[in-house]
Amino acid sequence: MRTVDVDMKVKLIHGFSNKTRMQILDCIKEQEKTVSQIIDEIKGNQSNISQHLACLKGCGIIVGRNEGKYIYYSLRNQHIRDLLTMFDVVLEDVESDVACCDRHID
Amino acid sequence: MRTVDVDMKVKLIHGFSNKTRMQILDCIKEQEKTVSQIIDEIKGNQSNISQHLACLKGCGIIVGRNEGKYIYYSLRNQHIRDLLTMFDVVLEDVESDVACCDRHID
DNA sequence: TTATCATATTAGCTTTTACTAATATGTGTG
DNA sequence: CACACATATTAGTAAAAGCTAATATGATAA
Repeated sequence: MRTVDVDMKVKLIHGFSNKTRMQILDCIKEQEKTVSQIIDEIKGNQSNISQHLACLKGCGIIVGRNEGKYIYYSLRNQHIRDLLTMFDVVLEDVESDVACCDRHID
Repeated sequence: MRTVDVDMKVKLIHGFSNKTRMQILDCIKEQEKTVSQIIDEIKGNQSNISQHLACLKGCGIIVGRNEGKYIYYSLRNQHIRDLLTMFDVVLEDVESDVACCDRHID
C-alpha cells in the first residue's frame, strides 16, 4: 500500500472530531441540505455552523452546490458515508471504554 | 441501525486526530510493541508518548499486555485496523483538498 | 535491599480550537 | 434601486489539547 502523509491524514480525521461537525455530517448523511436546514435541525449558531461547513468543505469531506440563493451541502462521496458508518461499528466495540475516558491527555 | 451517542463517537474519533497518536497507531498496526520501542521508532518524548498511550487505551483503541517489566501495546481488534486502513482510502479521495485546508476553523 | 530500567503521573506553560456577536457579501424580488 | 433573506467572514474571547521537564511508581536483577 502506498505511504500516506501522516499530517494530512490527521488533518482529515480532525474534520470528524468535533461534535458540531459530526452533527452536520449525520444531518446530511442521507440527503443534501441547505445551511438554513442544517442550522434548524441541529439548533446551532449560524456563524458557528458556517465556519464548520467551511472546514468540512476545505477538507474535502463535503461539497456544496449552489441553487438560487441556497447552497446545498452533501457528503463528498460514498467512501465518506462508509467511513461514517464504520465509526458507528467501531464505537460499539469500544463504547464502554470511551464512556469512562474523560479527557484525552492528562 | 441503532442510534449512537454523538459525544461518544466524537470522543472516539478524537483518539485518531493527533499526529503523535496516529504515529503510535501506525507503529503498532501490524505488531505489538513495548513503550520503549514506540518511543524509539517515532522518536518521541517519553512522557508525551506515555500520555498518548493512556489516551488511546482509555478510549479502547489499543490494549496493553504486561510481560515482565515491559508493557506491550497493540490495536484492540481488527475493526480498529480496518478503520485505520479506511482512513488511507478516504485520504486518497480528498488529498488535494486537505492539502490546502490550512486550519479547521476560521 | 538497593540500583536500574520501564513506564506513568503531575504541573506549568503554549498553542490550537471552538464559540459568540457583529458585520459583510451576495442573490433574488417588489 | 432598496429590501429581505441566505450565507460567509472577522475579531475577540474562552476552553481544550498538547508539549516538556520533573518526579513518582513498579518491576527486575545484582
